[in-house]
Amino acid sequence: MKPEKNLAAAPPPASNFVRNIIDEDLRTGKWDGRVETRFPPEPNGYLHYGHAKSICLNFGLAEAYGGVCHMRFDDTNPEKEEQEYVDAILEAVKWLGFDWGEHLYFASDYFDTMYACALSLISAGKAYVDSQSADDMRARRGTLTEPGKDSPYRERSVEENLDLFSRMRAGEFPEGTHILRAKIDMASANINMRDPAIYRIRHVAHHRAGDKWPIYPMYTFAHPIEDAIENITHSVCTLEFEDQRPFYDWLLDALADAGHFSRPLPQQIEFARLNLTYVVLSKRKLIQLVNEGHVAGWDDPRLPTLIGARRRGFTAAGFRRFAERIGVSKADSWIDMSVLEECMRDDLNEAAERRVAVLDPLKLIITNYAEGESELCQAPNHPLKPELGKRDMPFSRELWIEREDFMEEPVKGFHRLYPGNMVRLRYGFVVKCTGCEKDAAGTVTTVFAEYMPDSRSGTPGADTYKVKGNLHWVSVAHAYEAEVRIYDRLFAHPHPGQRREGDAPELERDFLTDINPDSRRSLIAYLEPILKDARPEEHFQFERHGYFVADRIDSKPGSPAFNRTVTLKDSWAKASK
RNA sequence: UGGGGAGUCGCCAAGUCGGUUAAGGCACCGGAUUUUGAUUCCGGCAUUCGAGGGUUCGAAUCCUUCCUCCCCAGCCA
Repeated sequence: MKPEKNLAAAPPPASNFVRNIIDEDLRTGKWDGRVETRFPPEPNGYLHYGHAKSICLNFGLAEAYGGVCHMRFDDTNPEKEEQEYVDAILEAVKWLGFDWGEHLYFASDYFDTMYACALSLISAGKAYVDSQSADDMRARRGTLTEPGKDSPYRERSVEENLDLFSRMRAGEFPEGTHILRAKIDMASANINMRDPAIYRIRHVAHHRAGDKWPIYPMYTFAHPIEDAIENITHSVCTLEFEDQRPFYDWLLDALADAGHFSRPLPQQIEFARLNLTYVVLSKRKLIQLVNEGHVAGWDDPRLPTLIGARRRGFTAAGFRRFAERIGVSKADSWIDMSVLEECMRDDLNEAAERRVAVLDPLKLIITNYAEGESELCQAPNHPLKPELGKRDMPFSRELWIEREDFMEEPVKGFHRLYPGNMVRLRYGFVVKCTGCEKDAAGTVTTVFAEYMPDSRSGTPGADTYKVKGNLHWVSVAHAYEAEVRIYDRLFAHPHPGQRREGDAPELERDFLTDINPDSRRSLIAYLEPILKDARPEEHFQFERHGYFVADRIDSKPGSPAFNRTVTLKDSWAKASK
């Protein structure tokens, strides 16, 4: 076994506090060995990198413990939700490689049960109909440091509450006139326990339930019930819901007392959401980027949406690797974008076949090679996987090479092409540079070289020439000319919009001012002929450049366009800076 | 200033019912291999766990005081 054939092995799953909780539950037999999680997005937008972390966590946990993960839409707010998003979300989760099997659920399918739960809460004296205005409610809620005051409607009788609530349900009241509230403690130090609203009047049709309901449950009320209905064992959510947990437990406890659910009850566990440098993940900002045209749409390869990532050429395996690499904890942390990029390289290094592309062309003429002649050179499709075979690349007198691979006056350490130097044209011949030609402005227009006919790659004695430089090339006469989009980070600053040291006190930075003006470049490049046959979404490594993908939207049969997913690491660029 | 969380190497993150040298990954720095200045391989990389006190034979782990950061006052989720 040759060491250079080693492929990067996926590390074993890291220990984390959620797994510890599950392990403990398994040990005590709390759930009889059952592990059931769920991924519960609201269908009101596109999934982004942050969701990928949550998806990998929830589905990954189920996978690891032989359990199941439910795909559930938290569609309790009819004003913001649409079928279009449901479809896009399902597609994205599937793309990430997860399977919910039969377990596709919608909170809206539980509206009847939720209504029944509300009724029994009222009957138990644990909920009441409040008829204050929203403003009055707010005024009586108190503040972070002062307790709230009871609503004047708080002591309504069970009968009156039942009557009012059923009339709310019947659609008798306009929006905002009444609301159902849990009856807990207006003086609680936890504001979420100050009689939270649980059902509001909304005369709006629901994307799935139609106009069946004039009242809709609040997330706070609905979510624990959804978990209980589905027998979720571990309800994993983000940190901002931590203060909500006492209510989660209060509600389910009350409902278990009323006979709706049996114990043990689902447990809410909170983890820190993903923060990534050089992007924004807030829904509001993403919408702004799309609506104001700073990007081309929700699937713009620069946007941190999953649909954008896919178009960029990021892979599902890369995201899963990323989720594993960053771990799970309760500490707010910032992951550097380079970690995600590195995960994509790790995956693509193994997954992508190699091809050759000249992105910034400079003509190289092999002066001792016959005009009009050409021959085929063989290049391996994957250095780590010889079983993937080789392909032919035509070699001829006139070639395109990369402009940065030639220097008339080389800097120290440069071992590419310069007058007098010998390099190998990868998979082809060794050539010796004999000079160059420049235009009036002093720009190099053509480089000249002589080739060593006995140095052809793969032939006996070819490696008697010892060279340090190894350049890629494409035959001018045979090149496939295509559009290649060079994508870079959307923002030029690790924390878009964040104040920097030295900022004037009154300065407020707009995250848009940190947009990288050079995040997208489109060029016409010279690619090796076989690239003409690339299928949409096929990934390649363009040798010495990086990973690229045939665009899934703009590629036409026989004329694919390519997107740069991520560059290769380049220690020369780093050293020569 | 109320409540809820969090602070372990440049970035993540194990470890937290006290017990020899504080996991691992990424980054970084060396060196080897290499027809990608890529990959791969080998080696290095926290006397120290936000700070100060204390308990103890022994503390990142217990007690205590303090500091910093995040979240909460939607009829959003």
